[in-house]
Amino acid sequence: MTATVDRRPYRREGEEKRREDLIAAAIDLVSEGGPEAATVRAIAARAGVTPGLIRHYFQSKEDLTRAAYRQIMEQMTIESLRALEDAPVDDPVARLEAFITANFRPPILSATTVAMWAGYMHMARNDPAMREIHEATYLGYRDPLQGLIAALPRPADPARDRRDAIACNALIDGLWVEGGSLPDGFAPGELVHVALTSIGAILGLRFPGAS
Amino acid sequence: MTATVDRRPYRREGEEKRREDLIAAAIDLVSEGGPEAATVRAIAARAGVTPGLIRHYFQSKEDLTRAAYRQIMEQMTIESLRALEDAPVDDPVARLEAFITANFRPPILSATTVAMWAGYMHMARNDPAMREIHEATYLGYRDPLQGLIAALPRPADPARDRRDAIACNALIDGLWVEGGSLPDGFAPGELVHVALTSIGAILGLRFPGAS
DNA sequence: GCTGTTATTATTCGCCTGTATAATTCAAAG
DNA sequence: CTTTGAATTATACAGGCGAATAATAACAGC
Repeated sequence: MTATVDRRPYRREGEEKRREDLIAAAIDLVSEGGPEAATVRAIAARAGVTPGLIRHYFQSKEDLTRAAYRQIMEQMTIESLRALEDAPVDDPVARLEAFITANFRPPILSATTVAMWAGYMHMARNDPAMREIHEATYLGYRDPLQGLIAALPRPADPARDRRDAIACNALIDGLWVEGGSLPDGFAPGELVHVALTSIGAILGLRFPGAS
Repeated sequence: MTATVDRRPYRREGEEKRREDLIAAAIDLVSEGGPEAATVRAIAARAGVTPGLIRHYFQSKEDLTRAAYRQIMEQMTIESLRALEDAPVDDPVARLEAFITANFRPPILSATTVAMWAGYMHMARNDPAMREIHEATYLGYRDPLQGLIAALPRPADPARDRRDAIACNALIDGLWVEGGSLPDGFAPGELVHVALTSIGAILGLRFPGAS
C-alpha cells in the first residue's frame, strides 16, 4: 500500500495565459511593495500556482522581471496614445492637449505606477537587456510626441521639433513623478494646468484647456 | 592555557566618523548595484568594519538606509545652491541660469546619482519616515528655486511664481532623469540648452547661456 | 601602570531567497 | 478505456539575509 499524499489539484492552462498571469502578479507585487516584495514564492502565490511553475515558463526570475518591465512601459505609452482616438483628427493642438492630459489621470498617473517605474528603473543600470527596454520604451513615447509637435501649424523645423519633444517629454515626466510621489502636494487639476500652460509657452501656443 | 584566537585589530573612532563612513559606504553600494547590493555585510566591508558594528550605530538597517537617503537628497540641493556663490548678486537672470546649469553636470547629473535616486525613491511609498524625507527634500529644492524666480524683474505674483517653480522643477527633474538614465541619448550640452531655452520660454525671458 | 568602560569583533540563529530535480496528475490521443 | 506526454506540484539544497548575543581589546581616567 502506497501512502497517498494529497496533492493540490490544478487545471492545465495555455502557455499564453500562464505567462500573462505571472507577469501581472509580478507587476502587482512590485507596485505594492517594491521589487523586493516580488519574490518567486509571492509571485506564484498571487498567480495561484506553485513557485516551480515560474521556471517552467521563464528561464529565470530575471527573465520574468524583464517581461514585466516591458509590459508596464509599453502600457503607459499605449494609454497615452489611446487618448488620441477621441481627439479630432484635424486639430493638432487639440490632439496634443489630449495626449498631454492623459498622463495626469489614472491609470497613467497613480502612486503605484510611479513607485513601480522607480522600482524597476535602477535595474536598467546594470542589466543590458533592461537598458534596451528602457531606451526603446522612452523613444516609443517621445517619437509619437514629436510627431504631434511636428503636426502643429508652424514652420517645419525637425531640429526644433526634436528639442521641443525632449523638453515636453521631460516636463511631463517630471510632473508625473512629482504627482505620483507627492499625491497631496498639488491641488486637483494643478498639474494638468501647469503642464498645459508651460508646454504652451515652450511651443508658442495656447491650449484651450489651460483656462 | 587559553587558546589565543587572533582577532582583527581595530582602532576606535568617534561616533560621528563611523556613522559618516557607514552612510558613505551604503550610498556607494546603492549607486553601484542598487538597493539589493547594499547588504549589511557589504556595507560593513566597504566601510572597513564588521557587520555587527552597524547595529551599534544604527537601530536597524532601515535606519541607516533613511540616513543615507536624506544625505543624498540634501547633498544635491546643496550642490545646486553652491553654484549661486559664483553668480553675481545683482543679476537675477544670471543667478537662475547658474542654478539651472549646475543640475546638468557632475556631481549632480551622473548615471549613479539617477540610479541611486530611483533605487531609493520607491521606498517612500510604504515607509512614512522615507516619505517625510522625500517631501522635505523636494520642497527644500523647489523653494529656493521659487525664490530665484520671484527675484526676476517682473510684476510680483506669488501664485504665478509657485506654478512656474513647479514647472521649472519638473522640467529640470525630467531632463536630469533622462540624461542620467540615457547617457548616450543626447549630444553634449544638449540638455542644458533645452533646459535654458524651455525655462526661458516658460518664464518669458532669454538666458545668455541659451545660445 | 592599572582599571573600567565600551567600541568593536566574532559567532550564531532563524528565515527567506532563487534554483534544481523528482514525483505526480491532468488532459488529450488512440 | 488505456496510454503517453507534459504541465504542474512537491521537496530539497546551498547560500545570503538581518538580527541578536557573547567575547574581547582599545583606550581614557586615575
